[in-house]
Amino acid sequence: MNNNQSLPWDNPRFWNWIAVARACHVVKQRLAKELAHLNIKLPHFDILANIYRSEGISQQDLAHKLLVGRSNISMLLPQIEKRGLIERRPDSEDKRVLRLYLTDKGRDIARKGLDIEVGLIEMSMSTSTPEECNLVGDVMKRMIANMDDSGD
Amino acid sequence: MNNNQSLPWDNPRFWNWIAVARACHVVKQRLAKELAHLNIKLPHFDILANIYRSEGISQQDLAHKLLVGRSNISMLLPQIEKRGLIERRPDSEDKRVLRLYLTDKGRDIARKGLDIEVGLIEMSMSTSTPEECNLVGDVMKRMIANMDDSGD
DNA sequence: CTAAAACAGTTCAAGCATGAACAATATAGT
DNA sequence: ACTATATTGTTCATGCTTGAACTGTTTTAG
Repeated sequence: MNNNQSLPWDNPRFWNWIAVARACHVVKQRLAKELAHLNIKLPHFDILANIYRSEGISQQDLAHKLLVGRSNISMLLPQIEKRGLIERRPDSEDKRVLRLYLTDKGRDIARKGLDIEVGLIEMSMSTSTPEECNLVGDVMKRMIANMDDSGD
Repeated sequence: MNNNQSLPWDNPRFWNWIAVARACHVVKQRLAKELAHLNIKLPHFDILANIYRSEGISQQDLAHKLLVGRSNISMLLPQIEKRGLIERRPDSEDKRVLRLYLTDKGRDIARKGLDIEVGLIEMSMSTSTPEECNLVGDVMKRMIANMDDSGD
């Protein structure tokens, strides 16, 4: 029987990855809770934050950055637009694309939300040195590259 | 104006965390795609894998391990049960709790799915040394601890 | 012993995310 | 110019996830 040759419970890489997934989950839940004070949901905030960084981005590119489908963006944007946080303006050269801009109100929420997010990250990473954090980032980028290469 | 004193774009910890979140997202999407070959969805597999490791676990404890609400488990389990992958048996001492067990069919899928997951993790982490991976795990565990301590 | 509190599991309504099918526009190849 | 192909955004049905309200059981306190 192949009963325990490859049991993941003995595999350090497996447990290290589980720790990554759990940390990710916990941080997201906590961020969502703190963003409630700004009266904004996490998915909406992610969109605002990305437009804040890349004003005039198209919906397609936004979806790509957030790693979600276009349909997702297409369903969330009208809600944010109705709240007066963003504007959608058609591209002058390509009538297919809509470009996204923040209103002053949207920019304010994006900025405050980012302050919360950065505060959370710095707090949780405060017990690790900058070198350690950079190494974590490097390993993650390598993982993403390895996933892109093979199979997809 | 407070226009750029605390802009996250200049904060290394911020970008390192974004890399973590993206890696997490990518691995999950990829795992879901590969699990499709076993005809099982990621949320269902997560449950099977945890019962596989802790046969006889209660729904409460399972929810806690997976970092999800009890209602979530409560809605997914009947589906998996109907497919004949698990059994729910009442605890003999406490009539409130249901204990979860895999059927042979469920155990088979759990094992094959875990093989896929471990393969994916090892592949994506293959370009990092075991020491680097362990450091990543340590930093993540510290982050989780820091989140638990404060504020929640 | 009994009332109050805590706990395990369920149900429900709401919101997020996905992929497939679709409309409108742009690009290429002939 | 003209057809075929690709691209952008939308819509729809489906499924996951959540939090609140609910049932039934156990524990705790008076």
